Amino acid sequence: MYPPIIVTVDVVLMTLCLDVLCVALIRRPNAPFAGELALPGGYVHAQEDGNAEDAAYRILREKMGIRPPYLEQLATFAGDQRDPRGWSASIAYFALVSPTTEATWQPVNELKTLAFDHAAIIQAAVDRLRSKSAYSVLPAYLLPETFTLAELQKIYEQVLGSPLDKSSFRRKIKELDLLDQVAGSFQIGNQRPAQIYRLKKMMTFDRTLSQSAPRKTGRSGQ
Amino acid sequence: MYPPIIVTVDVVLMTLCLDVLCVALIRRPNAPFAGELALPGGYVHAQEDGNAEDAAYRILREKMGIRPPYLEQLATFAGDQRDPRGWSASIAYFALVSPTTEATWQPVNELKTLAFDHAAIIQAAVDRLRSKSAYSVLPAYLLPETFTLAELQKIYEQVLGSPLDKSSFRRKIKELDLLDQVAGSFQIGNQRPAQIYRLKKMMTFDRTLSQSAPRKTGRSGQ
DNA sequence: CAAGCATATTTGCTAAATGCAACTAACTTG
DNA sequence: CAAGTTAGTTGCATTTAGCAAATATGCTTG
Repeated sequence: MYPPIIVTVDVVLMTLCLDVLCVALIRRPNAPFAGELALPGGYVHAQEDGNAEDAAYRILREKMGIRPPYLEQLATFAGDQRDPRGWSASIAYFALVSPTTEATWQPVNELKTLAFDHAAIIQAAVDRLRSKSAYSVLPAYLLPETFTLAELQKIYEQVLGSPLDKSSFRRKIKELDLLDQVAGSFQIGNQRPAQIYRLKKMMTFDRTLSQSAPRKTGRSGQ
Repeated sequence: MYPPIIVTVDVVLMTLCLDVLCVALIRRPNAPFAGELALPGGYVHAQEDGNAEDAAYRILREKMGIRPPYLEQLATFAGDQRDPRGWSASIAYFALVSPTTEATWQPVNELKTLAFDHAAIIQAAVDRLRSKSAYSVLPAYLLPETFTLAELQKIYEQVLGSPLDKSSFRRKIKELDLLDQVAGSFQIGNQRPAQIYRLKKMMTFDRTLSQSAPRKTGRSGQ
C-alpha cells in the first residue's frame, strides 16, 4: 500500500454575536500549533463514525456540546504542506447555529493567525454561506427557532453585506414558501407587534453530499 | 494514532458524445469490484502529489491521457460502507473536456451498476454541472476551443434539459461577457456562416477549493 | 445569375419581476 | 389622544425575460 495519510474532520461553526458573523475556535492544547486558535476538529474514528458527517457531529458534540440544525460538507483540504506531520486531508464541514449557545466566538472579520490552513477554510465557509444566501433561506439557521421578518432581513443584510428592499425581500421570502407563520404569536415591544415565523419542517435530502447511509437528521441540507 | 484510512481520488470526467452527456469509465482489473465499471481513480501518492488536485490531474494523465481544461473538487465520499476493505475516503473531482478525446464513454443516463458508490458520485457531479450551468459558462468546456452561439445554446439545452429562447440566451451570454469573438472566423456550411467564439482567457482563482500551493493551470475554476 | 432555402442575428412588443417610495396599521409613551 | 416607532402593504416606474416576427447572409439549384 502507501504511507498512511492523516484524515481529519474540521468544522466551521458559525453564528451571530451581536449582529456580527462569528466562528467558534478552540485553543489547541497539543502540538502541532499548540496554544494557537484552531477550528474544532479531530481524527476520524473508524470504529465510531459511520461516515464523515457522523464524525463532524461527534466532534461538535464532544468539543462544543452542540448539535447544529444545519450542517453541510464544505470541501476537503488536502496536501503535504498544511500539516507539519505529513500529508493530510481535512474534510471540512460548515455548520450554523443560533446565537444562544455558549462557546468562544471570534468575529470572522478579525481573525488572528490560526493553526494549519484554518483561515482559508473559514474563508471558504463564509464564501459558501454568502453565495447560498443569495437564493436560499440558509441565514435563518443563524437565528433562534422563531423570528420576525425584520430580524430575518437584518441577518441577510449582515451576511450579504448590502441593504435589501423591504417589500422585495418579503415578496421573495413569501414566494419561496419556506416559512410558517406561528399563528397568534407576535413579538411585543414598544411598537407595533410583529408576526413570528419559523422555518418549515421539511425533509430535505442533500443529494449532493449524502453518503451511502441514510441521514438521521430531519432539519439539514439545502 | 488510529487505524489507517484508505484515501483515494476519483474523477468524474464528462464530455458530450453525439449531444449526449457522457462520463468516462474504466473496467476495474483488480479486486474489489474486479471486472466492474468504475470512475478513473486511485490512491493518493504522498510522494508525488503535492495536494489532492495534483493527484486528480495525475490520475487523469495516467489513466486517460488527458489534461482537462476544467477541474473542480466535487465532494468527499467517506465512510465504512463504501469499500469492502474498510473505512475509506474518496475525494471526488469533476472535470469537463471537449468531445475530441479518445476514451470509453458511457451516457450518464444509461449507467449499469458501478463499483463502490460511483453511481452516487456521478449523480452528484451531474447535479453540480446542472446547477452551475444556470448562472455560468461552464458548459462551454464541453465544446471544442471555438464554437458558435448556436452550438453553445444546444449544449446548454442538453445539460439543463429544457429548451431556451434564442434571443434571451444571446442577451445573457453577451452581458456575462465571458466570450471573445474570433475575429473574421465563421463556421461555413450550406447556410449563412456563423460567428465563431472562444472562452475568454481569464485567470480565475477558485478561492473555495484552492490549496496552499498556487495553481499552475490558467484555464480552470469558475 | 435570380429564386429559393436554411440558418444566423436582430428587433419590437408583451408580460413578468424588481426597486423605490409613499402609505396605512398597531402599539407605547407622555 | 397626539407623537413616535416599527410592521406591513400598495402603487408605480424601471428593468428584465419571453415570444414572435423580421432581416441578413451565404449556399444550392434551375
